[in-house]
Parts: sequence; C-alpha cells; structure tokens
Amino acid sequence: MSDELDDVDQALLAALIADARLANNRLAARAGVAASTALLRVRALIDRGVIRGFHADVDPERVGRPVQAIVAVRLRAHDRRHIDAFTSTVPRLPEVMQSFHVAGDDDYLLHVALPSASALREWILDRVTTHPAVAHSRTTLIFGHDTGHTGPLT
Amino acid sequence: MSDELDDVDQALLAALIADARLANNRLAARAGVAASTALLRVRALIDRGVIRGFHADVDPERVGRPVQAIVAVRLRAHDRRHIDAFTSTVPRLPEVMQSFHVAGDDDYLLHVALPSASALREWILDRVTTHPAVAHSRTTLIFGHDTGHTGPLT
DNA sequence: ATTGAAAATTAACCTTG
DNA sequence: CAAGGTTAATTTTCAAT
Repeated sequence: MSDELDDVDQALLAALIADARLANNRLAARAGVAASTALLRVRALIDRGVIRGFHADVDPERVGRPVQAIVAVRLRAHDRRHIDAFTSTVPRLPEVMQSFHVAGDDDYLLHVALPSASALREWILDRVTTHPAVAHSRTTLIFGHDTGHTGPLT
Repeated sequence: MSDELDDVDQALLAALIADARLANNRLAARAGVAASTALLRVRALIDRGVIRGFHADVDPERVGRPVQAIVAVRLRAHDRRHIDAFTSTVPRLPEVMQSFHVAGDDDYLLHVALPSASALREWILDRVTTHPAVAHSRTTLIFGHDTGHTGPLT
C-alpha cells in the first residue's frame, strides 16, 4: 500500500476537510494544480483510504436532540456471545453519534444525543444497563462539543 | 428561530450526512423534489444552522497519526485567567480532533491523534500536564473509533 | 414554497507534453 | 504524472404557478 502524502495531497486534504463541497476547479486553484490533476489526486486519496468519506455536519440541537452525553460502558469479561451481541448492535444505534473502543477501566465510550434528560435515562436503561453483556455504565453529561476538523500532520 | 423539519428536510439531511458530495440533482431525486427546490432547502438548512458544514473524513492512520487517545482533563477551580487560557487554546491544537466540555469529575475530554506513543506522551506533558490551569489528567488509549453518521431523529 | 427551462459553471474524458 | 481542450453533466438563476 502506498503512503506518503506530498504537498499537493496535503493541500487537497486540508481544503476538503474545511469544505467537502468545494468545487473541483477551486480546489485545484488552492492546491496550485490543474483541475484534472486535482480530480485524479482526490480519487486516488479516496481509493487509498486516506479519505473515508464526505459528510454533512448536522447540529444535534437543531434536529431535536439537544441532550448529549458520554456513556462509559464496562463489559462483563465472560460470555463472548453476549459481548459480540453488544458490540455489533449498540454502537450502531441511531442515538449513538460515535463510539470509542478503549483500553483501561471501561471498554466503550458512547457519544449519544437524545431529545431530553428523561429520554437519555430511558435509553441507557433499555439499551445499556439492562444489556446482558454490560457490567457497569457511567454517564457524563456534555456541556459542549467542538470538532477540530483537524488537518493532516502539523 | 424557526425549527421544524419536514419530510423533505429530513430526507435531504439523511442523504447529505451519508454523502456530502452527492450531486444536487441526485439529492433532489432522493428527496422527491425538483433540483432547484433541493438547492434552496439545503441553503436554508445551512442558514438556519441545522447544517454546520461539510467535511472530508480523513483516516488519521493514513496521515501519519495512528495513535489515538482520550485525554480527560480536570482543571484547577481557581484562577479564571488560567482556565480561559486553557479553554481557548488547547482544544484547538491540531492534534486535538475533538473536545468535549463535560460535567462531573473531569472538565474536558480531548480526543487526540498523534504519530506515536512517545509523541503522545510528550504532547500530554507539554500541552496538558504542565499547563497552569490543569489539576489532573488521565489518558485512555483508543483501540477503535466508529462514527455513526447518525441521521436526524429516528 | 415549488417548479421547469435557460444560462453559467463545472466535471469528466482524452490527447498531448 | 501533469496540463489543456472539448463534450457532457450539473448547478444556478429566474419568471411563473
């Protein structure tokens, strides 16, 4: 697999991280290459797996889910079947915006967004606490969340 | 502030969350409206703040930063000036992919990506542990990270 | 608020340096 | 691997419903 990103690739990535909908000719101008080159380069970046996709960033508060939390989950170490049942379903629930599989005391951190505190409580009860694979969970309310849109390297 | 998303808005959002680069005419077809309508709707969603932006999703592993971690930071409650210095700078560092301002024992959770374990250790020392606003920090390694690309409501 | 059609812009392909 | 030129597709505007 090829790696190594040259300056043009870096410029393309930085521009697309900032604005995924940037038209290809403007993108090319920013990176200082011909439009056709930019097109090929971006396709190559996608094929190489450097770019995983392009997504709209939607504010959960504006779509009826103003309450966000981090739910730290510790699984019961036994019973592989239950654990698989958890890992293959819960992180993909629509309320889960992202999930981190982590080392340490907890096994998963779930970033969730729900319409209200009571909806959050019920969701945790139904989907987490009572799940057979879950040993323990701890919920931390999120006051604010910032996405860095961090570019590659520094 | 206007809220209320009708079915067309929901369809547009779902499609753009899945693929921000979807051509406007295809987007319109999916939502069952004319291309010009889709364009106006999407602009309205942006103006209303429902859509915050469109971003390329870049794999940190492929851009030289394979080591990811959650750094939980507890600030010293005193000294407002130091706290402001922290909150206005550290979450915006390029190594920080996202930051959560949270309730509870910790004040911030920083999702960071770095080239190596030693780079992570040095970064935490330089930027977090030794920062005058920081009382304590605890680092959790990330084995895996999934983004749900969750659409609005369910 | 939505539409359909015209005008402007852009993407994609292909040939050449 | 990059650049320019040509065609096809797409975005955007606008008058009308």
